[in-house]
Amino acid sequence: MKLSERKRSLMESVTRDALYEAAVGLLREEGWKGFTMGKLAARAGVAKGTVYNYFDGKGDVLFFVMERNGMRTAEALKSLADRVEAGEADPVEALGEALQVATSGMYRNRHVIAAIVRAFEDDPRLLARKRSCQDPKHPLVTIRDSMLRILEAGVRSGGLVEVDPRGAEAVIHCTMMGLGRLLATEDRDSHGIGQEDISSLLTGIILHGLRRRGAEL
Amino acid sequence: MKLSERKRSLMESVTRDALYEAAVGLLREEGWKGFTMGKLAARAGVAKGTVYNYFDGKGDVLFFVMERNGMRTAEALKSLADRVEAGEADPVEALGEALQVATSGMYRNRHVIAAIVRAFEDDPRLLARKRSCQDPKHPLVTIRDSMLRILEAGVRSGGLVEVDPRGAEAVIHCTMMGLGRLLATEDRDSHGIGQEDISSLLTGIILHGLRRRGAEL
Amino acid sequence: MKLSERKRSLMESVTRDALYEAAVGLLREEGWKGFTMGKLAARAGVAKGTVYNYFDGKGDVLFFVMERNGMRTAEALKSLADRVEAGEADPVEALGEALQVATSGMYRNRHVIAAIVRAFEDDPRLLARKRSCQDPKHPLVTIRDSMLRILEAGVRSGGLVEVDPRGAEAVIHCTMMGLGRLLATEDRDSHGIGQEDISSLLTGIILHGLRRRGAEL
Amino acid sequence: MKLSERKRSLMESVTRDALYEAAVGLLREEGWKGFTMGKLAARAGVAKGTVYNYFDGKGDVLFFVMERNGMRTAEALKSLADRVEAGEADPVEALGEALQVATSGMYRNRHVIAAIVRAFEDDPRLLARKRSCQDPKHPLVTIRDSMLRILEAGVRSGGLVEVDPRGAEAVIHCTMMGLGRLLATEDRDSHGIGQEDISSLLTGIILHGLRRRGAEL
DNA sequence: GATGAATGAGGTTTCATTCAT
DNA sequence: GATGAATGAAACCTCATTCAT
Repeated sequence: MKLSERKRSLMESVTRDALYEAAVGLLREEGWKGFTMGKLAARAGVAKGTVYNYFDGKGDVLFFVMERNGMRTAEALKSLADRVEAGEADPVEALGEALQVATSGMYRNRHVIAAIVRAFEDDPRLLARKRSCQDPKHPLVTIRDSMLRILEAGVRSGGLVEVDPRGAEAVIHCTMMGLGRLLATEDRDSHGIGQEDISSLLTGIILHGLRRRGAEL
Repeated sequence: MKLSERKRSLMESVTRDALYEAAVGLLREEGWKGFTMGKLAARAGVAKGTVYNYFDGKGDVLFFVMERNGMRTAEALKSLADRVEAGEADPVEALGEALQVATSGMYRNRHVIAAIVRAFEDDPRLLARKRSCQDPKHPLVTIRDSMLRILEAGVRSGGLVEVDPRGAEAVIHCTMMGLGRLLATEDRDSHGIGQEDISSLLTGIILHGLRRRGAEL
Repeated sequence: MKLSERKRSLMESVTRDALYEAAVGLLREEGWKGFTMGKLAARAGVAKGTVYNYFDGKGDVLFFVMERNGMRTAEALKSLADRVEAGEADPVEALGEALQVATSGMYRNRHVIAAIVRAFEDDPRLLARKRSCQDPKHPLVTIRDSMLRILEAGVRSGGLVEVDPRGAEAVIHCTMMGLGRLLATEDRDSHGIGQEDISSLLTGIILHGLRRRGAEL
Repeated sequence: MKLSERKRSLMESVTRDALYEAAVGLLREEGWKGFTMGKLAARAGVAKGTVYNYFDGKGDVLFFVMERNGMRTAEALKSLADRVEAGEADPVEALGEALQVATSGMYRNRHVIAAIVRAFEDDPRLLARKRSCQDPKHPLVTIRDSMLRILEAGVRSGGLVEVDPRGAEAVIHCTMMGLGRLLATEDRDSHGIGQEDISSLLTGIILHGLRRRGAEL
């Protein structure tokens, strides 16, 4: 029955993909408020009950979306960190690049991210679950871990100021969350400054803030 | 008639205070999800209808809380900006101080702030209202405006890098929002770094990021 | 203390008038749904509690409005009936005139009437009260009574078909209610026929329906 | 799969019927004021949410009730109009019959009709929806249309006075509404005249009012 | 595994009326 | 007599989740 098993597995992945697409589209178009299980099912073309066959509940769906969503950014950052550790890339330059990768990923997925942030705040169980997720392959873990590795290399090499890399990573993480929120709000009233200006300014300021002064010489 | 009027006005302010306290407590303890008009009324010890005699609706309550909440920080920042513009304070030092004031205000009110941020994301009408609120005396306006004035002075004096002050202000604002979210999450899992460490690290990095290098000499 | 009593009575009638005007205006502009005791008080320029000093409740206010509202029509119909009974007017012609008076009164006050009709349907106690109101001076009683007297004269004189005058009166009453509803709905979709066309058609049809055939000769 | 589908469809129609019965009963017993979604659900033996699975909201329920309610009358009137147009029935006699059919339908459903009339006055959106409903198969449309066709035939044949059929139809419609209201009020105080007396008197008067005098010869 | 009707707790808001001042 | 803050019942509607088919 290997064939039928393969068939089933294929069908499942098709449904899962459809649900992913539907979820992302829904979040993008209607935001958190418009994200209901009913709409998700309708948009994915399945019955409501089916969604519950694939996911434990609303929170689980978002967890899954978040996972898939971070993959691209996670891979980019990971390869960056690998190259830095292998001595193939300058830590400071890599940090700048990493910040840009993270920022642009944030911009691409701002709606999804905003919704996910909200989901986590709504449902403490999700947070507990995320916390307990120490799987080193999880995109979110990878992202933060890669950033940390780059920072560590930068501090070691003397390119960055002497700072606790874990602290710096936390700062960057939290800064990125703030940026995500800003981008999701589509708030153009910020004194007339565009979102992309803010993004690049932010990365610039952080990079300068971490770079060792003598390193300029 | 003056006595009775004063009495009535006093009673009103008592109720208003009770509602404020109840709202803050509710946000602190139960977050946005647990903030319902029913609980608010019960906690303040009034009937549901009474809440609607004082506020137009849920959004209005939050608007009020936000206003009261930001007052202390707003005043501190305003006096800082005033002193800078009067030449009584060094802009760079003032910026550092301003960041610390903002950060600690954030820490004090992290729960309220997180909930308010959420409320704004939930209800676009609130955002519209906030945007339309150009009253220069409104705490939120004052805070952002004072920060901007300090930055402008810093750039003018050459103490800060040549950056668009409005952009820098937007970056700081968004960073603070991110910090608020982080603080509200009570997320101590951030690689074992405490919230206060992150706060001070963040202000340090931003300050360094904005400070002109030559200024050190 | 007669003076102070007169003063009081004057003040009371002023307030009562203000309440009447406010009620009519409110009904005209906002209809039944918009007629709340709060708005009534505000519009009349008095406190909510004051309204309750003058009236037992919402229903009572409407009862009063209805009473005042029908006065003009009541007087016109009464004099018509008097003249008919005095032999000064032809019953059939008087009936036609009476129908027109009633119809135009209906048109003038359509909004108020619609709301009152609704109030009566909402609150059975009002109905009971109206029923118990046998005061022959009450406008509503006068209106129906005058119409009855005209019909009786018409049947007696042979100008109208031999019909139970009380039944005919009831039919006219009910027809007028229907017309009132139609006029209040501002429903211009009735096959493109205007409200005034319908009014005159209606009186015409009823008049023909009641007129004795031989009377034409 | 057909069986299960049929079963499901059957269950649906059972629930729908139960909701219809409950709605009619509720309107009959408690009128518009007592018609709440909660009571409807309870009376139909389903949960509140279930009602919302079948209907968009309160207005939709009433729309549905109205539809079902008018079916019998609509069919009777339609066949009457068809026969008139086919030359199988005398228009004047048919008009008399039509008025009786309408009247008795009104009597049967007086409570429901009164409530529906009210609902339409309460919620302008319902009216808009009704107006936009040009579906020639809708009972309400059929009823008015059939009456119009009979009137047109009557005027053409010379059996009725020369009147704009659309105007006459509007008059009849509005008269019937007034009758409906009267019947719903269960107002036996109308000078001691019974409801059925009024009904037959009304049809008589209207018929006479529209009939051409020479036609009697 | 897929389906989708049923569930029902829970949320916001309105407003007629009361009553202490 | 006037005031108006307080009351609280009651209404409508949403939606995550379950479960029988």
